Amino acid sequence: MTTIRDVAERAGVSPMTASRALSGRGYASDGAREAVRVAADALGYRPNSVARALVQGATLSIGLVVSDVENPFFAGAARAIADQLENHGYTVLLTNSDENPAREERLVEALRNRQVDGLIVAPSEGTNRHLFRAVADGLPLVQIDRAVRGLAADAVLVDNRHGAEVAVGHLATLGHRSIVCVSDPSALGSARERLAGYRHAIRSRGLAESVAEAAGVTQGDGREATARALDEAPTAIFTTSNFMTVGAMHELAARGLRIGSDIAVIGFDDLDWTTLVDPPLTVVAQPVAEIGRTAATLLLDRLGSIPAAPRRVRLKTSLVIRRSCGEQ
Amino acid sequence: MTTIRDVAERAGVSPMTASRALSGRGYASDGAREAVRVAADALGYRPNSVARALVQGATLSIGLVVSDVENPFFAGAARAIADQLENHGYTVLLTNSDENPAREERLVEALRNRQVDGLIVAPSEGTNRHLFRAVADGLPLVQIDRAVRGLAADAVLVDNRHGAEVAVGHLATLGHRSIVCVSDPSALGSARERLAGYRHAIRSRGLAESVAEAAGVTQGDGREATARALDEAPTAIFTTSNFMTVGAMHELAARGLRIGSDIAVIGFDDLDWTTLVDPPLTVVAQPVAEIGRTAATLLLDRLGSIPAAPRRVRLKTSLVIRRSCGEQ
DNA sequence: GTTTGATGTGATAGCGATACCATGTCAGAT
DNA sequence: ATCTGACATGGTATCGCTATCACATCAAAC
Repeated sequence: MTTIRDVAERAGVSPMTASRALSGRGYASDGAREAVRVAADALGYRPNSVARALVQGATLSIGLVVSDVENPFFAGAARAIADQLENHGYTVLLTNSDENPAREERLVEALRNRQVDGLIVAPSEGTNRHLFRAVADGLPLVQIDRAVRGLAADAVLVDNRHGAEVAVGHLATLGHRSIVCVSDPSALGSARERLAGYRHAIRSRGLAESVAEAAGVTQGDGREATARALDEAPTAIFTTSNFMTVGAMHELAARGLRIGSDIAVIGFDDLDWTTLVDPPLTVVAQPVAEIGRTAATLLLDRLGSIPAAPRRVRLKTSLVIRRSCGEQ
Repeated sequence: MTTIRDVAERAGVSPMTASRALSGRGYASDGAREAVRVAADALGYRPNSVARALVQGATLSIGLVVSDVENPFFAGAARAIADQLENHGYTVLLTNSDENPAREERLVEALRNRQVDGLIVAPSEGTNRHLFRAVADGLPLVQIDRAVRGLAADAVLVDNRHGAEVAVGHLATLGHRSIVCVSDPSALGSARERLAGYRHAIRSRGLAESVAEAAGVTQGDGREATARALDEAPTAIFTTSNFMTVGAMHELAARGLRIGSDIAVIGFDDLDWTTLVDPPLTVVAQPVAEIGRTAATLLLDRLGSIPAAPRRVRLKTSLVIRRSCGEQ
């Protein structure tokens, strides 16, 4: 490996001068600058960030842990985060916890051992010891999508509860009285909030609540839960995530139920395909890119200045009305 | 920060003994092991991988650069790669080049500076100097989805050409004579191959070829290309990627053309929603997880042993026949 | 009783980069 | 002629860890 010593030697200067010439910090004559540049080019010099990190105590890397890269919601947020942080000179290292607390802990520890300057995490359910430790150690940390109870760290969330209420309200306004909720496992914070929104909306209208909670977060689980939900012979279904929505639609199709006429459907998350199905789906859309940008901004604030009180940002969802609830 | 010195001091041993006790390599008495463990626990010791990497010259990290995390194809492959490599003790650092050669170069350089032990890259179009450099420097490198011409590195590809041929063949068998191809920009290797497959299939049957090449890789670009393609009043459309498919379907819907009856559609990539639309889409499916697993395996081979000749693995696509081409 | 080899421990020397300080030159100010 | 401060350079120490070697100890083998 070519080191800065090799470059310095070739350029006829000391390693220190080479270091200054390359980094542009501190004094270096034009001649030295040029000689070092030429030598570095000739040798194909590549600065060893590991050595630099060791002496400077900073890596210019940010660790990002999402709970499912295959979920378009997280993929979109991750992308927005990376875009913004890269503009500020950071490299974002994305990892996937797969909704597995043990794996999340391993990843957080691995990233911390690698001395990332900050962390953005979509926490999965569990004890989250590692997150409390990180905060206690003063590592800048931003949570997205879900916030761990009692953790003094920034968080970017969406108004899940309100989003669900609006969705159910929409259904009620259209005259639906028997509205079931196909929910992700309520262990998940976001699902819990959406469920709470559903419950509140149902009760405040004096309707009967009916919840089918899925065993897991996959579309298979969603389909199975939908099958149970249909026992109630509801006129409308509200699903708490895109995977639940896909599962529900599969089950409805299998039973020959026509969306929009036989049964109304309203789902959480707006994706490419929601306008491709017939009828196009009415959904609660999350501001995916904005979540990412906000998380990045909060982290940059924390990286750049003295610690402040944890901030919690709650972004608005929006009801996108299409035609899956019999709307005209 | 707690260092191994602190741990050693507290345990009443030398740093070397602490290092051996913690790593389990070399001799250490049971007593020393226990004392060090207790001290490390008490202090919340976290080994500094940066320092370790500096002295050992290895980081147990693998850099992964995909061209679009928001594309389910890459998200799926990334997930499979991470799953497999983590089983072997590596941490996978995923980054997103966003189909931008300059950004890809930045990311590869950043990962190399961070001393990753290996690299898996979905190369975007460009000169790819950085990849040639990496290979020249002996860094284990595996390409996925696309292979850079002349680059002596492993690659995991799919039989794009054959997949396209089979798709067009299917359409021809169903009696279609006017089959247009809505293609991603042909600068992309995979799109080029799929296009070649389309052309070959069309010509070998004596049909007229008609290609609408999109200006970019988004669904908006796909829709615009589809609009042009429809000028030919074709009876069938073949699209070269999932985004093109989404774009095409939007345009068809806007024009009130009914898939399966008015016009046949066959797309590349099989996703969740392809069975949700009406009629369900006939598609060329790629073995996403297998691509990831294979790439990981190739990389592990290279990490574990002496350099061998570059290997190129081409995996089979499969035609999933549903009902978007008027099939029964 | 010496040899041998397994076991256990610590001192020292780096890994590659930069922080810090010391030194030196030289133009302009006094 | 001396002083000042900007500019320029290099020596040394150090970041946290582990490779390497030197040195013990002790049981079994001869």
